[in-house]
Amino acid sequence: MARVIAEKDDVIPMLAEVFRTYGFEGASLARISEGTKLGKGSIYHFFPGGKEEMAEAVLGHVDAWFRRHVFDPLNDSDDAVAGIKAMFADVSRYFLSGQRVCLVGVFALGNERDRFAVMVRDYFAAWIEALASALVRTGRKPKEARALAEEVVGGIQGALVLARALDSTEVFSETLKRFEKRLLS
Amino acid sequence: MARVIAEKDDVIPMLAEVFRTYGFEGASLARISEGTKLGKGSIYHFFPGGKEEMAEAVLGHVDAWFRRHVFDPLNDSDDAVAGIKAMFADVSRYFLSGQRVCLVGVFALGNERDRFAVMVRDYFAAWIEALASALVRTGRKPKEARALAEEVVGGIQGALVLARALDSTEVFSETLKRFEKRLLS
DNA sequence: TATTGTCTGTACCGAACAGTACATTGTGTG
DNA sequence: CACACAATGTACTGTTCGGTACAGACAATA
Repeated sequence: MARVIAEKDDVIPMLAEVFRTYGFEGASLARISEGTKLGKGSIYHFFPGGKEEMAEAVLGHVDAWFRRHVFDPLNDSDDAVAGIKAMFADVSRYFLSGQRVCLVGVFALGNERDRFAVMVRDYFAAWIEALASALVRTGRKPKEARALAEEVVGGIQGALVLARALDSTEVFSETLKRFEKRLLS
Repeated sequence: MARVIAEKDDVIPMLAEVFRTYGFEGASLARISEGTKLGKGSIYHFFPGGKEEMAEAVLGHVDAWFRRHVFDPLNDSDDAVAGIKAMFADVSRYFLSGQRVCLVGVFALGNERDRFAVMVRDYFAAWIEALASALVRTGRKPKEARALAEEVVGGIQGALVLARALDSTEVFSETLKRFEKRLLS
């Protein structure tokens, strides 16, 4: 039977979409199977630990993406302003202008938070620290930078909630625009 | 058997806590039964429509609370500044300084959004409009007031996400304080 | 005290749930 | 070409799911 087409790395993004859409509790194996086009056999072959392992893999994947595309440029870029601009552009793309939800945010609000507490906390902590460090390099004082970073990272999460609730990508895009202006002036 | 202690109105807040904790999908009848101290018989006596009706009742209850304690004072109060101050105080109390999650926000992020789209949208729309109207009465221009209101309502939702993720009530309280200062100066 | 109607526990239903077992198949390596 | 093993579909497990049916129990009325 085996067709050996699927690689684990190809499966994870599809898996992520299922968890994003239905949450951890709502991500049944039927939905996962449908969303990944994989049978139960294959799913448990890749993730013997079941849903728990799948969720961990997905969280790790999201974390890695943000680390690579957002956090590292914020931390390391010589041009802090460019790093911040890139953050807003990547965030807008990643969340499809507010149509796509933040998986880590969903996990943070649900009761699955406790199960994945470390990964959830680290994701947001890393984001805030990275942004704060970039803001310091634009000339802000550490304390002010930290507060601003918290405000922006939280504001992005809130904008996702609002965009979904009001069914309006505009709310999300406007929020990003407003934050970018505030940080870079 | 019947003990006739439970009134429907007494059940709804407990029900709300279950939905808040586990989300719509995660709120199984077993958890609902445990959280309300009611057997299946009683639950379906009060809510013949099942989980759907329960969720609607809970959303209605939340909406009524905010309307009464937050939206109406914002809209009607002679003293707009006092209304805004009261909003922050009530929000802080209601969400237990960030330890308690916003049920409507959780629904907005989940796939249950579509099922309760109208109630979810109306809740946030009413909040934003009420806050904007109060801001106009403090002397802001309508467009500026509207943008500020969106920023604050979204920011509060984001602060709830962040507070849960970082396990820090401080993040939430600081956010409220910051917003209050910004609106009233 | 008899009656009425609201409330409640229990037993039950079929469907869906997460997870297991395993025989079968395809593919890369020798 | 043959071997080994990764990949897969299917059938199955026991459990939990949302929901129904209903008889019994209570409080209020008369």
